[in-house]
Amino acid sequence: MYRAQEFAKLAGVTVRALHHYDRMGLLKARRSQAGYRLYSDNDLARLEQIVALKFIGVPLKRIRGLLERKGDPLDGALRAQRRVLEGKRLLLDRAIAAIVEAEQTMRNGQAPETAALKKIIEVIVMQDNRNWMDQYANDAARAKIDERRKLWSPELQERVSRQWVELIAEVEAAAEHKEDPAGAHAKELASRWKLLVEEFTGGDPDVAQSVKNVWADRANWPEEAQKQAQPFRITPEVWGFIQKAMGAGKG
Amino acid sequence: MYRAQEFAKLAGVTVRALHHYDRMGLLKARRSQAGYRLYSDNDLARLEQIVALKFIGVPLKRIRGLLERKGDPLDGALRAQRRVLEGKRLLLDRAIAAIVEAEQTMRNGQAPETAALKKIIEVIVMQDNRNWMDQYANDAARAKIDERRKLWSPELQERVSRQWVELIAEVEAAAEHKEDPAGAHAKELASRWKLLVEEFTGGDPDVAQSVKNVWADRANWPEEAQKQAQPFRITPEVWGFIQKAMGAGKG
DNA sequence: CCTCAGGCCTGACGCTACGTCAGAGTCAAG
DNA sequence: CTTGACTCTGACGTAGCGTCAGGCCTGAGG
Repeated sequence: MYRAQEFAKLAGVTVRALHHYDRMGLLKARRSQAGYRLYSDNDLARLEQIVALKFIGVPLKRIRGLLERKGDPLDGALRAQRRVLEGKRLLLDRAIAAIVEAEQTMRNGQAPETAALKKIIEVIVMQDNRNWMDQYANDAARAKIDERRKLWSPELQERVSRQWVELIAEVEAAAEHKEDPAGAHAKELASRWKLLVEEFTGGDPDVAQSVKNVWADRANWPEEAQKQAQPFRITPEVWGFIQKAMGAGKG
Repeated sequence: MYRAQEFAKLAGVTVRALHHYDRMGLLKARRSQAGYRLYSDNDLARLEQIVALKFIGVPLKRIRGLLERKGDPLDGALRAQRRVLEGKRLLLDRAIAAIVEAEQTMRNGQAPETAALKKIIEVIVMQDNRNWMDQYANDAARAKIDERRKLWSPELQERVSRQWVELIAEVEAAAEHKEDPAGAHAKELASRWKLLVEEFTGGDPDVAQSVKNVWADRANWPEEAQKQAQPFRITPEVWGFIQKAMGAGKG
């Protein structure tokens, strides 16, 4: 039986954190007659698991669910969490790259401050155009896509990118208004979608399949993982609608 | 003159964000007779700067300060922010590495769940021992330190690491209790500090100087950057105290 | 002139994982 | 019995908005 401070030191957390976990039901303590929290070695084991999951960025509510084994398998959680972290890392790398560019701009130019800030914007937009779809493909497919995209002019890239954004917005609207996925408008959207995928993947069926797999997989991520992830461009609703529209178009 | 929604789309933010910036005085809008917010092209330029700085993770309050040029030079802010982000990236990488190890443990073992979580803890602790000081050294010094540390047994590493932690805690306490930096206790702390630095750097003065530079530099970071950074192990107070103690010991 | 959709406003609460008081009780040692 | 170290329970603060709720404004069509 440990008291709060002693126990907290054992696991490298603060007493206040223990209070927090206690109140939210993540790690409940026994109490002494005076109301002091008392912790056992079993509690220590649990706390260490909590710390481990917290370290990799799993939200406390989800940790509670995981540790209570309500059908939430750990391996899936780890995979999802890894994807979340990799998404964050991508953003971090972009931000750092943008800073580096801005710093160089400041060293070179003589109208430094505003120019440097503009440079950051520029880098963001550029990276966004260059990478905005990469997260949906696996390594092999990404390589092929990159290869292919080298052949495109910046203007073409820009145009295709904008077409995607518009199309996705339209599909989103259609899904939200509960349009008929077998209707004429849906069919038109589906065919535009197919065309863009072909253009994007160069008609390579392997690449197309890879992109499709990742989209479908991502649509099935647990909601909590999605919330932590970067802003979605292709939501499950969009994906579901377009799948139905394609199926309806074919069948 | 743009109204809220239109203006927000121009810069890729939400109307709610504009409200927020308005209220906190970061981007104040003119108002129509009906009380509607009205934005100009000048406002757009400012908003774009805000977005740029926000993208690289600068807190809004600091952005306000930077844009009002109260003696806050942009280049320093960029450097500081880059360090902050690099710190975060280090943590992210460690977390991802921990997940990868845990996943492998799950695939290999047959008592998977608890074993996997233990593995995460293990990786954390190991990385912490291996890296806990690396952040304070530059690349060249880091290489030398790494080289040298390969010669150490894990037990020795563990022992040295623990000695550092203890010593820093003692110095922190001494600084907090405002002990005399020229007193006997302070001198003893200073000599222990010197010994550990020598042990750690292998007596190489270049490495020692590099480590010292980084510590001193970091102690001078703006408070806001420090808050964003990882938990400090060597605080400015600790650093200041030990510097005084060493100076007092010599002079 | 009226209406109705869509845009706009101002509160005000919610979210994450605790930090940080404030006021008050508990425990062990001297 | 005092003192110092520890503990407890509220309750507010943090960053950057998201998300209602309740109500006003505007502009196109009838």
